[in-house]
Amino acid sequence: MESSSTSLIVQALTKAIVEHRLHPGSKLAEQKLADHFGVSRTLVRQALLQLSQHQLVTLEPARGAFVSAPSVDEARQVFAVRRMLESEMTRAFVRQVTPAKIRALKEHIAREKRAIEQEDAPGRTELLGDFHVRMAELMGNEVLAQLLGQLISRCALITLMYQTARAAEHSNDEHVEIVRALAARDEELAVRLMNEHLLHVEENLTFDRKIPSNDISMALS
Amino acid sequence: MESSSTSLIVQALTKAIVEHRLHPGSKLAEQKLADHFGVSRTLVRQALLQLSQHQLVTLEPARGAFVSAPSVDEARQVFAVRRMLESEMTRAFVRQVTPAKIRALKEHIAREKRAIEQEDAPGRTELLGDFHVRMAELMGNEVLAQLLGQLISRCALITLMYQTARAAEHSNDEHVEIVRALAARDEELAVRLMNEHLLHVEENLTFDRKIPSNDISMALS
DNA sequence: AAAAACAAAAGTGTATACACTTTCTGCGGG
DNA sequence: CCCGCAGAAAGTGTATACACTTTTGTTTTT
Repeated sequence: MESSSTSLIVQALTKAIVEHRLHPGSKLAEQKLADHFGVSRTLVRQALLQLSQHQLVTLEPARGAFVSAPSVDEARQVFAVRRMLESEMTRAFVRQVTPAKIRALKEHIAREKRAIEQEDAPGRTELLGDFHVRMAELMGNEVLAQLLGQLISRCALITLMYQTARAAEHSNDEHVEIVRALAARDEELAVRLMNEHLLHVEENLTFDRKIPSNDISMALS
Repeated sequence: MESSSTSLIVQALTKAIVEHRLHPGSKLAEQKLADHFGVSRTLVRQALLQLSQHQLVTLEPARGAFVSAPSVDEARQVFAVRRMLESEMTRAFVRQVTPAKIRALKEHIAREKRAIEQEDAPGRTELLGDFHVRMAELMGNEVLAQLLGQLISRCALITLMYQTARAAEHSNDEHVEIVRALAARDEELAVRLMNEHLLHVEENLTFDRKIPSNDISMALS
Protein backbone atom coordinates (compact mmCIF):
# COMPACT_ATOMS: atom_id res chain seq x y z
CA MET A 1 0.00 0.00 0.00
CA GLU A 2 3.00 2.26 0.45
CA SER A 3 5.66 3.42 -1.95
CA SER A 4 8.63 5.22 -0.42
CA SER A 5 11.59 5.42 1.89
CA THR A 6 12.68 4.35 5.33
CA SER A 7 11.30 7.31 7.23
CA LEU A 8 7.78 6.57 6.09
CA ILE A 9 8.08 3.12 7.60
CA VAL A 10 9.43 4.62 10.79
CA GLN A 11 6.53 7.04 10.94
CA ALA A 12 3.93 4.37 10.31
CA LEU A 13 5.36 2.05 12.93
CA THR A 14 5.85 4.84 15.46
CA LYS A 15 2.22 5.85 15.06
CA ALA A 16 1.02 2.27 15.42
CA ILE A 17 3.13 1.70 18.53
CA VAL A 18 2.31 4.99 20.23
CA GLU A 19 -1.38 4.50 19.54
CA HIS A 20 -1.18 1.00 20.99
CA ARG A 21 -2.32 -0.70 17.83
CA LEU A 22 0.85 -2.72 18.22
CA HIS A 23 1.13 -3.91 21.78
CA PRO A 24 4.34 -4.10 23.80
CA GLY A 25 6.00 -7.46 23.23
CA SER A 26 4.63 -7.99 19.73
CA LYS A 27 7.06 -9.51 17.32
CA LEU A 28 7.95 -7.40 14.32
CA ALA A 29 9.03 -9.89 11.67
CA GLU A 30 11.07 -8.29 8.94
CA GLN A 31 9.63 -10.14 5.97
CA LYS A 32 6.05 -9.52 7.04
CA LEU A 33 6.70 -5.82 7.39
CA ALA A 34 8.57 -5.81 4.08
CA ASP A 35 5.60 -7.43 2.33
CA HIS A 36 3.20 -5.03 3.98
CA PHE A 37 5.12 -1.96 2.89
CA GLY A 38 6.08 -3.42 -0.46
CA VAL A 39 9.83 -3.06 0.00
CA SER A 40 12.75 -5.33 0.73
CA ARG A 41 13.94 -6.33 4.19
CA THR A 42 16.80 -3.87 3.82
CA LEU A 43 14.59 -0.84 4.33
CA VAL A 44 12.61 -2.50 7.08
CA ARG A 45 15.80 -3.27 8.95
CA GLN A 46 16.89 0.35 8.70
CA ALA A 47 13.56 1.45 10.11
CA LEU A 48 13.71 -1.05 12.96
CA LEU A 49 17.22 0.06 13.79
CA GLN A 50 16.04 3.66 14.06
CA LEU A 51 13.07 2.70 16.18
CA SER A 52 15.32 0.76 18.52
CA GLN A 53 17.35 3.91 19.02
CA HIS A 54 14.17 5.73 19.95
CA GLN A 55 13.53 2.92 22.42
CA LEU A 56 10.19 2.08 20.85
CA VAL A 57 11.52 -1.24 19.63
CA THR A 58 13.87 -3.71 21.27
CA LEU A 59 16.22 -5.78 19.16
CA GLU A 60 17.20 -9.19 20.46
CA PRO A 61 20.23 -10.64 18.70
CA ALA A 62 19.29 -13.35 16.21
CA ARG A 63 15.74 -13.34 17.57
CA GLY A 64 14.31 -10.24 16.00
CA ALA A 65 12.53 -7.01 16.81
CA PHE A 66 9.79 -6.57 19.40
CA VAL A 67 7.71 -3.62 20.47
CA SER A 68 9.38 -2.39 23.64
CA ALA A 69 7.83 -3.13 26.99
CA PRO A 70 9.39 -0.55 29.28
CA SER A 71 9.75 -1.55 32.91
CA VAL A 72 8.08 0.41 35.68
CA ASP A 73 11.49 1.61 36.72
CA GLU A 74 12.34 2.89 33.28
CA ALA A 75 9.00 4.66 33.05
CA ARG A 76 9.67 6.53 36.25
CA GLN A 77 13.11 7.51 35.02
CA VAL A 78 11.68 8.91 31.82
CA PHE A 79 9.21 10.98 33.79
CA ALA A 80 11.91 12.16 36.15
CA VAL A 81 13.87 13.44 33.16
CA ARG A 82 10.81 15.12 31.73
CA ARG A 83 10.19 16.92 35.01
CA MET A 84 13.79 18.13 35.14
CA LEU A 85 13.72 19.32 31.59
CA GLU A 86 10.26 20.79 31.47
CA SER A 87 10.28 22.67 34.74
CA GLU A 88 13.32 24.59 33.53
CA MET A 89 11.81 24.96 30.10
CA THR A 90 8.75 26.50 31.66
CA ARG A 91 10.93 28.89 33.62
CA ALA A 92 12.73 29.97 30.47
CA PHE A 93 9.45 30.26 28.60
CA VAL A 94 8.06 32.75 31.09
CA ARG A 95 11.13 34.92 30.62
CA GLN A 96 10.60 35.25 26.90
CA VAL A 97 6.87 34.99 26.62
CA THR A 98 4.99 37.09 24.03
CA PRO A 99 1.30 37.50 23.24
CA ALA A 100 1.80 35.62 19.99
CA LYS A 101 3.21 32.62 21.80
CA ILE A 102 0.36 32.55 24.26
CA ARG A 103 -2.04 32.71 21.36
CA ALA A 104 -0.33 29.77 19.69
CA LEU A 105 -0.58 27.68 22.85
CA LYS A 106 -4.23 28.57 23.33
CA GLU A 107 -4.96 27.50 19.80
CA HIS A 108 -3.28 24.21 20.45
CA ILE A 109 -5.34 23.68 23.57
CA ALA A 110 -8.46 24.33 21.56
CA ARG A 111 -7.46 21.59 19.17
CA GLU A 112 -6.95 19.27 22.14
CA LYS A 113 -10.43 20.06 23.40
CA ARG A 114 -11.94 19.33 20.03
CA ALA A 115 -10.23 15.95 19.84
CA ILE A 116 -11.42 15.10 23.33
CA GLU A 117 -15.02 16.05 22.58
CA GLN A 118 -15.00 14.03 19.39
CA GLU A 119 -13.58 11.11 21.32
CA ASP A 120 -10.74 10.88 18.83
CA ALA A 121 -8.48 8.83 21.06
CA PRO A 122 -5.37 8.63 18.88
CA GLY A 123 -5.49 12.32 17.96
CA ARG A 124 -6.12 13.22 21.57
CA THR A 125 -3.09 11.37 22.88
CA GLU A 126 -0.91 12.86 20.20
CA LEU A 127 -2.09 16.41 20.78
CA LEU A 128 -1.77 16.20 24.55
CA GLY A 129 1.85 15.19 24.11
CA ASP A 130 2.47 17.76 21.41
CA PHE A 131 1.52 20.58 23.74
CA HIS A 132 4.87 20.17 25.43
CA VAL A 133 6.74 19.92 22.15
CA ARG A 134 4.98 23.04 20.90
CA MET A 135 6.26 24.94 23.90
CA ALA A 136 9.81 23.93 23.04
CA GLU A 137 9.34 24.93 19.41
CA LEU A 138 7.95 28.31 20.38
CA MET A 139 11.12 28.90 22.36
CA GLY A 140 13.05 28.43 19.12
CA ASN A 141 15.03 25.52 20.47
CA GLU A 142 14.87 22.73 17.90
CA VAL A 143 17.20 20.51 19.89
CA LEU A 144 14.95 20.71 22.90
CA ALA A 145 11.85 20.09 20.81
CA GLN A 146 13.29 16.99 19.19
CA LEU A 147 14.50 15.60 22.50
CA LEU A 148 11.15 16.15 24.17
CA GLY A 149 9.40 14.58 21.22
CA GLN A 150 11.33 11.38 21.74
CA LEU A 151 10.78 11.33 25.47
CA ILE A 152 7.09 11.84 24.96
CA SER A 153 6.88 9.00 22.44
CA ARG A 154 8.40 6.78 25.08
CA CYS A 155 5.83 8.03 27.56
CA ALA A 156 3.00 7.24 25.19
CA LEU A 157 4.21 3.67 25.00
CA ILE A 158 3.79 3.57 28.74
CA THR A 159 0.63 5.47 29.40
CA LEU A 160 -2.26 3.35 28.33
CA MET A 161 -4.61 5.06 25.99
CA TYR A 162 -7.93 3.74 26.99
CA GLN A 163 -8.40 4.95 30.49
CA THR A 164 -7.40 8.44 29.53
CA ALA A 165 -10.94 9.42 28.63
CA ARG A 166 -11.24 11.22 31.93
CA ALA A 167 -7.51 11.76 32.35
CA ALA A 168 -7.37 13.48 29.00
CA GLU A 169 -9.83 16.12 30.14
CA HIS A 170 -7.82 16.56 33.29
CA SER A 171 -4.61 17.05 31.30
CA ASN A 172 -6.36 19.50 29.05
CA ASP A 173 -7.54 21.50 32.06
CA GLU A 174 -4.04 21.57 33.46
CA HIS A 175 -2.68 22.82 30.16
CA VAL A 176 -5.14 25.68 30.39
CA GLU A 177 -3.93 26.56 33.86
CA ILE A 178 -0.30 26.41 32.81
CA VAL A 179 -0.88 28.77 29.92
CA ARG A 180 -2.72 31.13 32.22
CA ALA A 181 0.29 31.24 34.54
CA LEU A 182 2.63 31.73 31.58
CA ALA A 183 0.53 34.62 30.31
CA ALA A 184 0.63 36.19 33.76
CA ARG A 185 4.40 35.76 33.74
CA ASP A 186 4.13 34.06 37.10
CA GLU A 187 7.30 32.01 36.93
CA GLU A 188 7.00 30.09 40.17
CA LEU A 189 3.35 29.24 39.65
CA ALA A 190 3.93 28.08 36.09
CA VAL A 191 6.82 25.86 37.10
CA ARG A 192 4.84 24.40 39.97
CA LEU A 193 1.84 23.68 37.77
CA MET A 194 3.98 22.01 35.13
CA ASN A 195 5.62 19.81 37.74
CA GLU A 196 2.30 18.82 39.23
CA HIS A 197 0.89 18.18 35.78
CA LEU A 198 3.68 15.75 34.97
CA LEU A 199 3.27 14.06 38.32
CA HIS A 200 -0.42 13.58 37.63
CA VAL A 201 0.28 12.05 34.23
CA GLU A 202 2.80 9.73 35.82
CA GLU A 203 0.33 8.70 38.49
CA ASN A 204 -2.01 7.61 35.76
CA LEU A 205 0.38 4.93 34.63
CA THR A 206 -1.08 1.48 34.55
CA PHE A 207 1.19 -1.43 34.21
CA ASP A 208 -1.10 -4.27 33.26
CA ARG A 209 0.23 -6.30 30.39
CA LYS A 210 -2.26 -6.82 27.62
CA ILE A 211 -2.34 -9.86 25.40
CA PRO A 212 -0.18 -9.03 22.41
CA SER A 213 -1.88 -9.15 19.05
CA ASN A 214 0.61 -10.31 16.47
CA ASP A 215 -1.41 -9.38 13.46
CA ILE A 216 0.76 -6.74 11.92
CA SER A 217 -1.33 -6.13 8.83
CA MET A 218 -4.40 -5.57 10.95
CA ALA A 219 -2.63 -3.15 13.26
CA LEU A 220 -1.24 -1.09 10.40
CA SER A 221 -4.63 -1.27 8.66
CA MET B 1 42.37 -4.56 11.82
CA GLU B 2 38.95 -5.09 13.35
CA SER B 3 36.68 -8.09 13.47
CA SER B 4 33.16 -7.57 14.79
CA SER B 5 29.78 -5.94 14.76
CA THR B 6 28.19 -2.63 14.02
CA SER B 7 28.57 -1.14 17.47
CA LEU B 8 32.33 -1.48 17.33
CA ILE B 9 32.33 0.62 14.19
CA VAL B 10 30.06 3.14 15.85
CA GLN B 11 32.39 3.32 18.84
CA ALA B 12 35.49 3.72 16.71
CA LEU B 13 33.96 6.46 14.59
CA THR B 14 32.44 8.23 17.58
CA LYS B 15 35.81 8.29 19.28
CA ALA B 16 37.53 9.59 16.16
CA ILE B 17 34.93 12.32 15.66
CA VAL B 18 34.75 13.43 19.28
CA GLU B 19 38.52 13.53 19.51
CA HIS B 20 38.63 15.61 16.35
CA ARG B 21 40.74 13.15 14.44
CA LEU B 22 37.98 13.34 11.86
CA HIS B 23 37.12 16.96 11.23
CA PRO B 24 33.63 18.34 10.64
CA GLY B 25 32.78 18.16 6.97
CA SER B 26 34.96 15.16 6.19
CA LYS B 27 33.43 12.70 3.80
CA LEU B 28 32.87 9.23 5.16
CA ALA B 29 32.85 6.98 2.11
CA GLU B 30 31.19 3.66 2.77
CA GLN B 31 33.55 1.43 0.83
CA LYS B 32 36.64 2.99 2.37
CA LEU B 33 35.29 2.45 5.86
CA ALA B 34 34.22 -1.06 4.93
CA ASP B 35 37.72 -1.88 3.73
CA HIS B 36 39.25 -0.35 6.83
CA PHE B 37 37.08 -2.36 9.20
CA GLY B 38 37.16 -5.46 7.05
CA VAL B 39 33.40 -5.78 6.67
CA SER B 40 30.85 -5.13 3.96
CA ARG B 41 29.15 -1.84 3.29
CA THR B 42 26.03 -3.20 4.97
CA LEU B 43 27.49 -2.90 8.44
CA VAL B 44 29.10 0.43 7.71
CA ARG B 45 25.77 1.81 6.58
CA GLN B 46 24.13 0.63 9.79
CA ALA B 47 26.82 2.37 11.78
CA LEU B 48 26.51 5.60 9.81
CA LEU B 49 22.74 5.54 10.26
CA GLN B 50 23.17 5.29 14.02
CA LEU B 51 25.74 8.08 14.07
CA SER B 52 23.42 10.29 12.09
CA GLN B 53 20.80 9.79 14.77
CA HIS B 54 23.32 10.87 17.36
CA GLN B 55 23.89 13.94 15.19
CA LEU B 56 27.57 13.21 14.86
CA VAL B 57 27.18 12.45 11.17
CA THR B 58 25.02 14.09 8.54
CA LEU B 59 23.59 12.05 5.69
CA GLU B 60 23.01 13.82 2.41
CA PRO B 61 20.74 11.89 0.06
CA ALA B 62 22.65 10.21 -2.75
CA ARG B 63 25.78 12.13 -1.74
CA GLY B 64 26.92 10.25 1.32
CA ALA B 65 27.87 10.70 4.94
CA PHE B 66 29.84 13.60 6.38
CA VAL B 67 31.06 14.43 9.85
CA SER B 68 28.55 16.93 11.17
CA ALA B 69 29.43 20.59 11.37
CA PRO B 70 26.97 21.99 13.89
CA SER B 71 26.01 25.62 13.46
CA VAL B 72 26.63 28.18 16.18
CA ASP B 73 22.92 28.32 16.74
CA GLU B 74 22.61 24.59 17.23
CA ALA B 75 25.54 24.61 19.62
CA ARG B 76 23.87 27.20 21.81
CA GLN B 77 20.66 25.20 21.79
CA VAL B 78 22.46 22.09 22.94
CA PHE B 79 24.04 24.01 25.78
CA ALA B 80 20.72 25.56 26.72
CA VAL B 81 19.25 22.08 27.04
CA ARG B 82 22.20 20.91 29.08
CA ARG B 83 21.76 23.79 31.49
CA MET B 84 18.06 23.04 31.90
CA LEU B 85 18.68 19.37 32.47
CA GLU B 86 21.75 19.58 34.61
CA SER B 87 20.68 22.34 36.96
CA GLU B 88 17.67 20.24 37.95
CA MET B 89 19.81 17.13 38.05
CA THR B 90 22.12 18.88 40.48
CA ARG B 91 19.17 19.86 42.63
CA ALA B 92 17.94 16.29 42.74
CA PHE B 93 21.44 15.03 43.45
CA VAL B 94 21.76 17.16 46.56
CA ARG B 95 18.55 15.69 47.90
CA GLN B 96 19.81 12.15 47.72
CA VAL B 97 23.51 12.61 48.25
CA THR B 98 25.50 10.04 50.24
CA PRO B 99 29.13 9.86 51.31
CA ALA B 100 29.71 7.02 48.86
CA LYS B 101 28.49 9.13 45.95
CA ILE B 102 30.71 12.03 46.94
CA ARG B 103 33.61 9.63 47.14
CA ALA B 104 32.87 8.34 43.65
CA LEU B 105 32.80 11.84 42.21
CA LYS B 106 36.04 12.77 43.96
CA GLU B 107 37.70 9.72 42.50
CA HIS B 108 36.53 10.73 39.08
CA ILE B 109 37.92 14.21 39.53
CA ALA B 110 41.24 12.71 40.53
CA ARG B 111 41.29 10.79 37.26
CA GLU B 112 40.57 14.03 35.40
CA LYS B 113 43.50 15.71 37.15
CA ARG B 114 45.82 12.87 36.22
CA ALA B 115 44.81 13.07 32.55
CA ILE B 116 45.37 16.82 32.55
CA GLU B 117 48.79 16.55 34.15
CA GLN B 118 49.84 13.90 31.68
CA GLU B 119 48.59 16.10 28.86
CA ASP B 120 46.48 13.23 27.61
CA ALA B 121 44.21 15.39 25.51
CA PRO B 122 41.73 12.76 24.28
CA GLY B 123 41.38 11.16 27.70
CA ARG B 124 41.04 14.55 29.31
CA THR B 125 38.16 15.64 27.07
CA GLU B 126 36.38 12.36 27.60
CA LEU B 127 36.75 12.42 31.37
CA LEU B 128 35.65 16.03 31.71
CA GLY B 129 32.46 15.16 29.88
CA ASP B 130 31.99 11.93 31.77
CA PHE B 131 31.87 13.78 35.08
CA HIS B 132 28.36 14.88 34.22
CA VAL B 133 27.34 11.43 33.04
CA ARG B 134 28.74 9.91 36.21
CA MET B 135 26.50 12.19 38.27
CA ALA B 136 23.47 10.92 36.38
CA GLU B 137 24.55 7.31 36.84
CA LEU B 138 25.04 7.81 40.55
CA MET B 139 21.46 9.00 40.76
CA GLY B 140 20.40 5.66 39.36
CA ASN B 141 18.73 7.18 36.34
CA GLU B 142 19.95 5.33 33.28
CA VAL B 143 17.69 7.26 30.96
CA LEU B 144 19.15 10.52 32.13
CA ALA B 145 22.69 9.20 31.87
CA GLN B 146 22.23 8.02 28.32
CA LEU B 147 20.61 11.26 27.24
CA LEU B 148 23.35 13.36 28.77
CA GLY B 149 25.94 11.14 27.16
CA GLN B 150 24.56 11.95 23.74
CA LEU B 151 24.28 15.64 24.41
CA ILE B 152 27.84 15.72 25.62
CA SER B 153 29.11 13.91 22.53
CA ARG B 154 27.50 16.63 20.48
CA CYS B 155 29.20 19.23 22.65
CA ALA B 156 32.56 17.61 22.12
CA LEU B 157 32.10 17.96 18.39
CA ILE B 158 31.69 21.66 19.01
CA THR B 159 34.19 22.46 21.68
CA LEU B 160 37.57 22.43 20.12
CA MET B 161 40.04 20.20 21.84
CA TYR B 162 43.25 22.07 21.50
CA GLN B 163 42.72 25.27 23.37
CA THR B 164 41.35 23.42 26.33
CA ALA B 165 44.79 23.01 27.86
CA ARG B 166 44.02 25.86 30.23
CA ALA B 167 40.25 25.51 29.98
CA ALA B 168 40.54 21.89 31.05
CA GLU B 169 42.15 22.88 34.32
CA HIS B 170 39.46 25.46 34.81
CA SER B 171 36.73 22.87 34.25
CA ASN B 172 38.44 20.52 36.63
CA ASP B 173 38.56 23.23 39.31
CA GLU B 174 34.89 23.92 38.83
CA HIS B 175 34.09 20.25 39.20
CA VAL B 176 35.89 20.33 42.55
CA GLU B 177 33.81 23.26 43.69
CA ILE B 178 30.58 21.63 42.57
CA VAL B 179 31.34 18.46 44.50
CA ARG B 180 32.16 20.53 47.56
CA ALA B 181 28.74 22.18 47.37
CA LEU B 182 27.08 18.81 46.83
CA ALA B 183 28.84 17.38 49.88
CA ALA B 184 27.69 20.36 51.95
CA ARG B 185 24.16 19.73 50.69
CA ASP B 186 23.97 23.37 49.67
CA GLU B 187 21.35 23.06 46.97
CA GLU B 188 21.27 26.62 45.72
CA LEU B 189 25.05 26.95 45.61
CA ALA B 190 25.49 23.66 43.77
CA VAL B 191 22.89 24.58 41.18
CA ARG B 192 24.43 28.00 40.68
CA LEU B 193 27.92 26.56 40.30
CA MET B 194 26.74 23.99 37.78
CA ASN B 195 25.00 26.64 35.72
CA GLU B 196 28.03 28.88 35.74
CA HIS B 197 30.25 25.96 34.88
CA LEU B 198 28.21 25.16 31.80
CA LEU B 199 28.17 28.81 30.80
CA HIS B 200 31.95 28.89 31.03
CA VAL B 201 32.28 25.81 28.86
CA GLU B 202 29.95 27.36 26.34
CA GLU B 203 31.93 30.58 26.30
CA ASN B 204 34.97 28.59 25.34
CA LEU B 205 33.40 27.62 22.05
CA THR B 206 35.45 28.52 19.04
CA PHE B 207 33.88 28.38 15.67
CA ASP B 208 36.80 28.47 13.32
CA ARG B 209 36.51 25.95 10.56
CA LYS B 210 39.57 23.81 10.11
CA ILE B 211 40.64 22.33 6.81
CA PRO B 212 39.10 18.87 6.64
CA SER B 213 41.48 15.98 6.37
CA ASN B 214 39.93 13.27 4.26
CA ASP B 215 42.35 10.56 5.15
CA ILE B 216 40.14 8.14 6.97
CA SER B 217 42.73 5.41 7.48
CA MET B 218 45.12 7.87 9.03
CA ALA B 219 42.48 9.28 11.38
CA LEU B 220 41.42 5.87 12.59
CA SER B 221 45.06 4.83 12.93
C1' DA C 1 40.85 30.20 -23.51
C1' DA C 2 36.48 29.56 -21.21
C1' DA C 3 32.30 27.21 -21.21
C1' DA C 4 29.30 23.48 -22.41
C1' DA C 5 28.65 18.60 -23.29
C1' DC C 6 29.62 14.09 -22.93
C1' DA C 7 31.83 9.78 -21.24
C1' DA C 8 33.97 7.26 -17.56
C1' DA C 9 34.57 6.49 -12.73
C1' DA C 10 33.13 6.44 -8.22
C1' DG C 11 29.54 6.14 -4.90
C1' DT C 12 24.96 5.62 -2.96
C1' DG C 13 20.27 3.08 -2.61
C1' DT C 14 17.71 -1.06 -2.78
C1' DA C 15 17.13 -5.85 -3.67
C1' DT C 16 18.58 -10.40 -3.43
C1' DA C 17 21.38 -14.46 -2.06
C1' DC C 18 23.13 -17.41 1.27
C1' DA C 19 24.99 -18.96 5.76
C1' DC C 20 23.71 -19.62 10.28
C1' DT C 21 20.53 -19.43 14.33
C1' DT C 22 16.25 -19.93 16.42
C1' DT C 23 11.65 -21.89 16.45
C1' DC C 24 8.33 -25.26 15.37
C1' DT C 25 6.65 -30.04 14.54
C1' DG C 26 6.28 -34.74 14.84
C1' DC C 27 8.06 -38.97 16.46
C1' DG C 28 10.15 -42.39 19.53
C1' DG C 29 11.67 -43.44 24.25
C1' DG C 30 11.05 -43.08 29.10
C1' DC D 1 1.39 -38.80 29.26
C1' DC D 2 5.30 -36.15 29.12
C1' DC D 3 9.92 -35.28 27.96
C1' DG D 4 13.45 -34.97 24.69
C1' DC D 5 15.38 -35.16 20.16
C1' DA D 6 15.85 -34.84 15.15
C1' DG D 7 14.68 -32.66 11.09
C1' DA D 8 12.16 -29.09 8.67
C1' DA D 9 10.59 -24.38 8.45
C1' DA D 10 11.09 -19.74 9.46
C1' DG D 11 13.84 -15.89 10.48
C1' DT D 12 17.95 -13.11 11.30
C1' DG D 13 22.84 -11.40 9.92
C1' DT D 14 26.08 -10.29 6.45
C1' DA D 15 27.74 -10.07 1.82
C1' DT D 16 27.12 -9.20 -2.86
C1' DA D 17 24.86 -7.57 -7.13
C1' DC D 18 22.95 -4.10 -9.82
C1' DA D 19 20.44 0.21 -10.98
C1' DC D 20 20.77 4.91 -10.69
C1' DT D 21 22.97 9.38 -9.17
C1' DT D 22 26.66 12.31 -8.45
C1' DT D 23 31.34 13.55 -9.50
C1' DT D 24 35.27 13.91 -12.34
C1' DG D 25 37.93 14.41 -16.35
C1' DT D 26 38.15 14.96 -21.30
C1' DT D 27 36.72 16.56 -25.51
C1' DT D 28 34.20 19.72 -28.33
C1' DT D 29 32.31 24.19 -29.35
C1' DT D 30 32.11 29.06 -29.35
